[in-house]
Amino acid sequence: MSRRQLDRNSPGRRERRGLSVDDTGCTMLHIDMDAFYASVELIDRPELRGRPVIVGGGGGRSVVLSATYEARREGVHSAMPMGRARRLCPQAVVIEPDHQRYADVSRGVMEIFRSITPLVEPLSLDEAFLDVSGAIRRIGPPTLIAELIRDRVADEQLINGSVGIAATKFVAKLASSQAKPDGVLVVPRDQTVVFLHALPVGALWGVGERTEEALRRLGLINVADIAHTPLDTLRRALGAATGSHLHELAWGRDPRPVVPERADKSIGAEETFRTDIDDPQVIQRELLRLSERVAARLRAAGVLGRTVVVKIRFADFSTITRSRTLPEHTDVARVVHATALDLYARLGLDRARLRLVGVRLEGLIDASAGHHQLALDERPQGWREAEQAMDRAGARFGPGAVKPASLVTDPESRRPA
DNA sequence: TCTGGGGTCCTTTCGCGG
DNA sequence: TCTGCCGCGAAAGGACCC
Repeated sequence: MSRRQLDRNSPGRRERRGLSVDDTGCTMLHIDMDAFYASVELIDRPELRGRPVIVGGGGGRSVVLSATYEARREGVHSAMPMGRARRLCPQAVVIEPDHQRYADVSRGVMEIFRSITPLVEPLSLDEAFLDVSGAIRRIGPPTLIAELIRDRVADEQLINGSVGIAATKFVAKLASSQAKPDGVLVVPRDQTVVFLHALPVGALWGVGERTEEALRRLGLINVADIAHTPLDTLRRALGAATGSHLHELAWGRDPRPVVPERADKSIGAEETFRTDIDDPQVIQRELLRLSERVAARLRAAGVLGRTVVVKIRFADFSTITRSRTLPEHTDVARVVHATALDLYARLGLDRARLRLVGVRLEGLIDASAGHHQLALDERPQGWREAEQAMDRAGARFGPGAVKPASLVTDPESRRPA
């Protein structure tokens, strides 16, 4: 289908939104794919177009990852428990997520962005900031660049995206959310404050449920209210950093530049059990599986981590973490697992019912900067090589081809010790 | 209604060294 | 030598985002 059939490009559209189209100095673009996961699924299943489609796990404790606008009309939105979504929209088609596929489409979309400017900062698979100041002379004004990008994404990747254009990052992001679906919105420089002040406080990036409630208690409903509240009051109520930050944003001040290629700060894995678990052996085995997964991802990314964090969520959803910083950075699952096991053991949980466990590594550094010296104990190095061999086997024969004996569950292949 | 999994950032508390 | 203060890193929790 050609995107020309859509009237999104009619010149009247932007005027209908009550803003002129003076995009001078508006070099920040925020581009956001519409209902991304669901849209990708519709590429392969065009017969579902026009129907409510929900992407999410079918199982008991999953949530909605993405929903088409037909499903959203019934009240479905992302992060909603699947059970509730099905009740709200029983006629919806539910599709299991295929993250590999979304990552592939995302790569294609990001490549289009990078053909416009190297200043691309991806925020997730489906959205990115672009600083197009260097592309204007070559291509044209920001509005034209936005339309060009939208056309190319639609033609080459077969999905729609919306674009916000503004002088700063966070206003561009707000603009793109208002442009949805399949639209463009320019917030001219000299209308930034007017645009912002009309919005509810919850529209601001970083204001979630809790902060919104705290602001409401102060009687602050709109961004204009924040702007006209003394800085000290905000800082007392919300903390110094958040208070100052919001006050700046409320006046449209946001000097943050587009930063391409920022390095990861942590890598982790976690899993919610299908039903709550109180068997320590099951939990220890899960910690092993998660440690393997995290360590493999560290090695794949070429980084080492130093602080091991274990996360525990109890049946009542309360959550705790315990962490330990190791003497040396590592990417060895044995080391991660041993640390995780000890952190878990020290909790002395005594068959408490757990809903989730997780393992995360923080304090990441580049692997080439890492193992400069061998530890006194040579074993981790030996394990490291063994695990690298497992990585290679996994690459040849598929993930999970080789794993620790305690994770082999098929009785046919399990051997007595 | 009953809450995933991947993250980032901020705040508070505490121990330590000087 | 004791105390207060400061800075710092680690640990823990929590809010938030997609």
